[in-house]
Amino acid sequence: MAKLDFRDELTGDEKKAVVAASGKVVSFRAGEDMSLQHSKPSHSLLVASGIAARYSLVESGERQITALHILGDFVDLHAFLLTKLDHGVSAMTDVVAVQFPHAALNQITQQHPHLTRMLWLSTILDGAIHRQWLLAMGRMSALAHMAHLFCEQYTRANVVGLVEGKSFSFNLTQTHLADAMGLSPVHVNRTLQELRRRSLIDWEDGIMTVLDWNALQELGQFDDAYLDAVNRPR
Amino acid sequence: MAKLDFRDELTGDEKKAVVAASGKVVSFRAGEDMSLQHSKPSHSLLVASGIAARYSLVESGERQITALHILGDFVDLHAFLLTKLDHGVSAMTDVVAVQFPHAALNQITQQHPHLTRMLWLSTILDGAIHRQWLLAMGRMSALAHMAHLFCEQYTRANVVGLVEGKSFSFNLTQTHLADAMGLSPVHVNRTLQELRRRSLIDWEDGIMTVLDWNALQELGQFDDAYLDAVNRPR
DNA sequence: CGCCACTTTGAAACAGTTCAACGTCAGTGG
DNA sequence: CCACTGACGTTGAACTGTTTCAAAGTGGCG
Repeated sequence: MAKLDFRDELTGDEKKAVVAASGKVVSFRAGEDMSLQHSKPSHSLLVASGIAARYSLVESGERQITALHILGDFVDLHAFLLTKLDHGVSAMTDVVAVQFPHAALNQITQQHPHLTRMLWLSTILDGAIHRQWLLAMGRMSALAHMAHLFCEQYTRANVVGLVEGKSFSFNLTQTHLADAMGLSPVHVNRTLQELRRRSLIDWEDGIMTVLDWNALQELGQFDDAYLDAVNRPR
Repeated sequence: MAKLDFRDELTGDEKKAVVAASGKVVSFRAGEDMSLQHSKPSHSLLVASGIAARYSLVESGERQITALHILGDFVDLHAFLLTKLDHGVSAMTDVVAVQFPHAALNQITQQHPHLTRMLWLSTILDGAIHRQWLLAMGRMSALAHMAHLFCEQYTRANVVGLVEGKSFSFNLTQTHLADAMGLSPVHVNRTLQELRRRSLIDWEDGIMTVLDWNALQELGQFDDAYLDAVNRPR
């Protein structure tokens, strides 16, 4: 709720509508599928804890992760208007999520224009993140790409209060990271070593620590403007 | 209007609201910027003819195109809810576009829930296309990526009736294509030659002709489901 | 203890880049 | 009417970032 409230305050009525629209709380084990590609889920999932990923597969069996989601993110809000989900959703870590039945979301769009815009905004921000990933994959070296990704994850974790000191929980495997960046696990390993060698980050036991934010930001050409973390009327 | 109407029919009232929301018609020369990154436009642009691209720049000056837009596409509808545009918009060819003032779009969200959902859907489809591009960039060879891109462009052109026979207007330079695919112009040239050598496509004078759709689709692992070209209540 | 998932390492191979040159064609101006 | 220019496409050769393959190291857990 704090997250939804973040970019423009919701009225009491709107908050009640959100709570009323929420359904069951569901848990997933690390590695478990949360939604299947080409399915038509009857609800969308809001992450309450853990890390979830959207992914697609290629014929050879390789996987591309197209988004990572943490506390407060709707993983597949867009499924509400789509005929079929265009990607799978998988739990990277153990995940707890809240279901929002599509009928209830539809109800919100009928009755709460401002709240609807805020939900719409959340899918628009997903799009902005996709574009940043495209830029990083297409025109950045593996090293810069990784720096950018870590800056993004740090910033997003920070928005929802998941950063403590300079650290946040980032409990993925290097193979997951490879799938997110479109690289091989081997090269991810070597790139990671380079970031560690330069003392930009530390990543142990699922805890990512940013040792030198300025250097990391510069290396990854990271500008947080696209995350639009600004509170204003919308 | 036909495009907006395509995935779920609009009522007469809704169509009137769209027409009422439209503003000036504006023209751009090939190469001209239509919107600047980091600006806050007061209106969004709907393409009426030509090809527009969203792009971002990297420090070295290289460009990544993150989306291509043709007739019926909103290029930057999302700008309506964002504080700043996270990308630039450039005219690839001569472009004619219609402005939709953000105040008018806001008005639509207040009064027309169903129409709002249809506009929301159009930004969601942009997201689905972004994800497909991520998959292609991350996990496909240049050849498969290019095949995929051409399948997508063909299908989207077809939806808005821009395909004649097996051909559609695709008046970009190879350098534009390189910017869209995250490759060097030289490699785009060679990849293109390979597609021509295999007689999958022909591309001359800005006209793209798909000579062997099945082979192209298979090579690019293209499945049009993500474009969600289905008419149903939403 | 042994297994399994994950990380790390080395060496060879490769897809795609870079650089530099040349070709082609349309537009422009003398 | 021709020479000049500039944008775009094509080619060749050397180079490099990343992949692939294979093996070994590490650590948690039943």
